[in-house]
Amino acid sequence: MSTTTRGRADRRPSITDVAKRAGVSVGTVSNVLNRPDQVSDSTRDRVLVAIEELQFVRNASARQLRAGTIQTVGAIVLDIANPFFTEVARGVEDRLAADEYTLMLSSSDEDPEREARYLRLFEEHGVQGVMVTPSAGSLDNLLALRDRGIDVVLLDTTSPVDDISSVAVDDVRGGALAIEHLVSLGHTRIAFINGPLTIKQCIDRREGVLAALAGAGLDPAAALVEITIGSLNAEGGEDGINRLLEADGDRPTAVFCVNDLTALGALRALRAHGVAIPDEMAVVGYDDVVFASMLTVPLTSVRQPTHQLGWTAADLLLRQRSEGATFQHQRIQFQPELVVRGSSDPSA
Amino acid sequence: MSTTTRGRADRRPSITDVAKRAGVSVGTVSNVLNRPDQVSDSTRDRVLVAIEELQFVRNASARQLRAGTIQTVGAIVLDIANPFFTEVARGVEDRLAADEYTLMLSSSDEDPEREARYLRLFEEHGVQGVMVTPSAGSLDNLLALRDRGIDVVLLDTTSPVDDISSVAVDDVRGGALAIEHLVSLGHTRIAFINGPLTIKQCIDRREGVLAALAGAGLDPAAALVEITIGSLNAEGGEDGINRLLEADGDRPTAVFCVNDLTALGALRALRAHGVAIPDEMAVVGYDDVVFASMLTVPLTSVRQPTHQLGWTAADLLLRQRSEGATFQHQRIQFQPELVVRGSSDPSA
DNA sequence: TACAGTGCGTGAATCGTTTCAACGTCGAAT
DNA sequence: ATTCGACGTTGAAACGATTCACGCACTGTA
Repeated sequence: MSTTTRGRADRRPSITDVAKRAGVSVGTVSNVLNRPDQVSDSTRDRVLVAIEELQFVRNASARQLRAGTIQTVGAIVLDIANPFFTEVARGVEDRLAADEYTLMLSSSDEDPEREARYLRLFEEHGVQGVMVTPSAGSLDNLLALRDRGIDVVLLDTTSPVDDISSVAVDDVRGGALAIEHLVSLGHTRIAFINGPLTIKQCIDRREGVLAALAGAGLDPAAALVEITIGSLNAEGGEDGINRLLEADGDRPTAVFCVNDLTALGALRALRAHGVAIPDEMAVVGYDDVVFASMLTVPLTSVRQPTHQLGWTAADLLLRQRSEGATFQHQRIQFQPELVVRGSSDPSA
Repeated sequence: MSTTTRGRADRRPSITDVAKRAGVSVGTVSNVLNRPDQVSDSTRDRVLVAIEELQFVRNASARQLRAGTIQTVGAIVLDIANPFFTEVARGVEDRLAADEYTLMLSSSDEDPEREARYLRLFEEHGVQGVMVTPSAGSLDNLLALRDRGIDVVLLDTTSPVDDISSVAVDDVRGGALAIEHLVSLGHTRIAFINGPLTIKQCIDRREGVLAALAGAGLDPAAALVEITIGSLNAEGGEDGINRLLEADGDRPTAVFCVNDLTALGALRALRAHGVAIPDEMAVVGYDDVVFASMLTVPLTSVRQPTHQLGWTAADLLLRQRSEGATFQHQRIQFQPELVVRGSSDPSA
């Protein structure tokens, strides 16, 4: 008994099954699939009928094994739930689509181990390149990857080495913008809710913070309260504020949060504690995500060109691939922009 | 000349290269990789050294080709930039991790063609199952997939057929909750900014809307202004409000948006037009995403158990796989919950 | 001394696709 | 009548890992 529909238990049909059914060789089936114009009409039709009848679907593993490579690149971002990164990813996809590449997207959740695991997974699958927002200080993994022939572009962080390209936004400047703004409003004691200093963005924004304080003639020891949180999201922000308000000593009059999700949590915690914004506590975030302007107290934030960031990183990666040895590694850096709103400036 | 580091141009080392270098057979290398205890210490060490020296990385395609299957399932959601779906995905991942499955996540962007493309991609890669939030009315693709031995679970939509499981939230009830609330506040002319009726959630919430109106003795023809937008995001919401305000006739006093992203855009547009919320226009959203409570005007919304939704869908898929033919398909449905805030009720 | 048992290691077959040299056929050109 | 190229098709090799029946060497026992 044989019917055109298969039961679940059957193994999925291969090109050989199709060839048998159509009465041709496997090479011909492959030609129908890949070079249809080199096959006569009648043969092609017979093969297509067989494909339809058997519900044949190509086996990607076999194709890749033979081809040795796939038109795919991987990307690892810090937090896929952060709108900043989804916007960046959209930019990446848009550039990749133009060259018919596909994207494997993962989130390291700021965990270097997860990052390493995904890198290995990508490599085992034979991606041509990766875009990474590193979650750890060390680039060893990435350098090794590059040495094994997989192109690497750093995403949203400036490359510390000459032979790996990067696309970033000037985080030092961004951090400084936030603090300069707060200082100009008269704040002289400012909290900085920051992530772990293994993350480059956190290091850089902090450097900008310190530079801006120094530029204003303020002593960080007195003017700055640093709070380090575990993850750069709303929970982290709430945690940061709770610790800030519990602490002894002079309470700061302003807080700069390392990103908008963190600021969102901070705002929530501040409200829960009945702290008036911006009168008792000014708040500045970072990223200017889609909802920043729509909050109870519209959030002052540092805006970054997200889509362009992702697009450019993908562009660099693809060009690096196509240009080969002649490619010049580069560090592209965009400039951030401060958007002042009510969470810091009542008159805004 | 031979060194331990390879130039970029070299082909990546295979298990055969490792075997040669270690002076053993390929079978032994495979044993070291997969059954290390069946190999003598000295041989194992030699192989491990060779692996290290050559920087050998397994070829996933070859493994899969031989194994025939991978511990992977795919998921396709409507919009990966929507916090609702990232929370659902997190739930999926958490359940999959327990069984050491990995997730391939994609966004159809509500485009049936994209959805079909990803389904095919998943199938070619040999995933064991897929979770899908369908973007089109037809389930033909999914039924065919199921017939080819790939398990299917519908995500965030109730299955219309008996032989495909689904995990959903009662969208009819959710839509009704929103309207009952608005009616109880005295609104008798209500706008409904909804997505295309190819999307099940849109159909169901609309059905709830109509049921609630009927239940309140209101004639939809007079009480309801329906506006259909192209995509369920902030841009769609802005567009919806712009069209609503431009329209002739009685302006509604309330608007129900099909989700919170849409509501966010609606709020933005309303503010731009200087419409007071909730006095001139009450607003209700859907999903209760993380920032809903933190908006300028805190958003009344219909809350859903996101994490649980994803977790349960993955659980159903894995159980379906392990239980085989004895598995009973089921339609799991959670109940939504209305969260009243200032965007609809000034006293909230 | 022979034999069974055990522990390690071997090497060929296998998965499904792509590629390519080679082949047969036919019509056109010489 | 022969040669030639074009066209369509074939069939085997190759990709890299896994598996498994088998072989070899050694130990302990009869």
